[in-house]
Amino acid sequence: MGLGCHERVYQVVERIPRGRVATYGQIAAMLGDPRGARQVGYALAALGRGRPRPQVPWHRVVNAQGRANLGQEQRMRLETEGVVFDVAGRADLGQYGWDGVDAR
DNA sequence: ATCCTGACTGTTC
DNA sequence: AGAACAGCCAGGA
Repeated sequence: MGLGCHERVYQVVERIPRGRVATYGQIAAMLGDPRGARQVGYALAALGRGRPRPQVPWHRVVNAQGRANLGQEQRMRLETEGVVFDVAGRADLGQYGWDGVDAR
């Protein structure tokens, strides 16, 4: 993953359908780097560090446990799209998890 | 080139 | 179920 790895991450995230979520590790795997989950998070972190990319639905990216650790805004946005969180604050990946295909 | 940091993850207490 | 640990790798200083 050399230069431009951020762009590749953004392109995958942009493909996540509305109302679904994907995990960092899942996205990394799609990019061909099963161990690049952290880099995916790093790439998305760059968004809020001075990289305007309003088109990228960063809120649809959650951790491997279906938890939205980025504050209330992420959770609110997801709930607006129909994603339901359980009492533990986790989304059911089996139901809302994106399998990489636009149509389920 | 080297060191430090971090929107992660799986394993193990 | 929750917390600590250790790999992981790309950027920035």
